[in-house]
Amino acid sequence: MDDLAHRFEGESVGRALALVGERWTLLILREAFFGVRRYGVLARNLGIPRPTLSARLRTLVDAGLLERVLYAPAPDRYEYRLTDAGRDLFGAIVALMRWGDEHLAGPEGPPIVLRHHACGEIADPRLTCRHCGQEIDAHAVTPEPGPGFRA
Amino acid sequence: MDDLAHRFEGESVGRALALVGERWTLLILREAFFGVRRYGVLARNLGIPRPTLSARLRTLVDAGLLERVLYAPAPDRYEYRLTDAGRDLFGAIVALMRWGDEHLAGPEGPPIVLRHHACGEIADPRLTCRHCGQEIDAHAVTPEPGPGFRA
DNA sequence: CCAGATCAGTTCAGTTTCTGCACCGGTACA
DNA sequence: TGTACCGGTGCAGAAACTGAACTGATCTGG
Repeated sequence: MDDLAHRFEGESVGRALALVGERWTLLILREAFFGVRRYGVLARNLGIPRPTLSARLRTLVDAGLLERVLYAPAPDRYEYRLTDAGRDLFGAIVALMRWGDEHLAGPEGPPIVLRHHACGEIADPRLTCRHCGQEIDAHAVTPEPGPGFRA
Repeated sequence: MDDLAHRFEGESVGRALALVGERWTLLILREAFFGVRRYGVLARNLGIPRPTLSARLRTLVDAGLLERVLYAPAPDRYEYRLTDAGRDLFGAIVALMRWGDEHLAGPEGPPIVLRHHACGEIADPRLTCRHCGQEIDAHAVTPEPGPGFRA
């Protein structure tokens, strides 16, 4: 079992977690999901040191999650927009948000909720299986080697 | 909109992301989900520096995601087990795994897959809404202030 | 009875990374 | 002419990370 887990190393998940496990990265992406695109607004909202923000934005652009877009010329002004790859991370961030709301929130409840267009309700997200529609949690599933498994 | 996002600061999500955004944290939890409990095995599987591992385990225990359990006396030997709160993070990690498989994996496909007990298939996870069952993604949802919103 | 192996950690010194703060260059506005 | 805006950089000190060796207590094989 631990040998199985061990093969993950350096693989897709490892790389995903290496990207995402960089303190400010997910916070920046969260802002992006809420529509923030500008350097200055990111710096102000997050309270992140500006050189750190510059560094993170660069790695996110290099990784293809954000793109740096000229939005005004002379002097050239750039903003940062989510790419499709970046937008696909939304689910993971929402899952994290939900966990935080459940386990770390104050008594008042979550500071922000998500209105779901499909039903008009406040979204109550859970992970389900596309095949059977049943929930996926730690007990409902067993890991096994996939096609990209290396011996 | 950016003001809305801004209130998140220091809130549940912020804290969740601060915890999780610590390079090795999610990797350690991933191992834990696959059944790894021992210090030595974690160190070997992840290739994490041992002092770093010690530090991370301590913060995870302090945060209530793992518990340090005596499994053999004289000399006292401890292992690390997921708490319920830790187990609840499984969904978020799976979502991240899936994103990594989709955007960062090699051509062979994911190195590890999850067999879903409910249907016997390889789990194909997606985020859905408990109210309507429809998918939740960046386009399907709009953030708004929740009960814990602070002015 | 002794040499190794196990195992959860710690110590230490060196390197990398982060942080805070000031600052730049170019423009628009008053 | 002075100030505010805006994306971004430079620098020095603080904090975190890293690798390699080491600890202390026990068990195992010869």
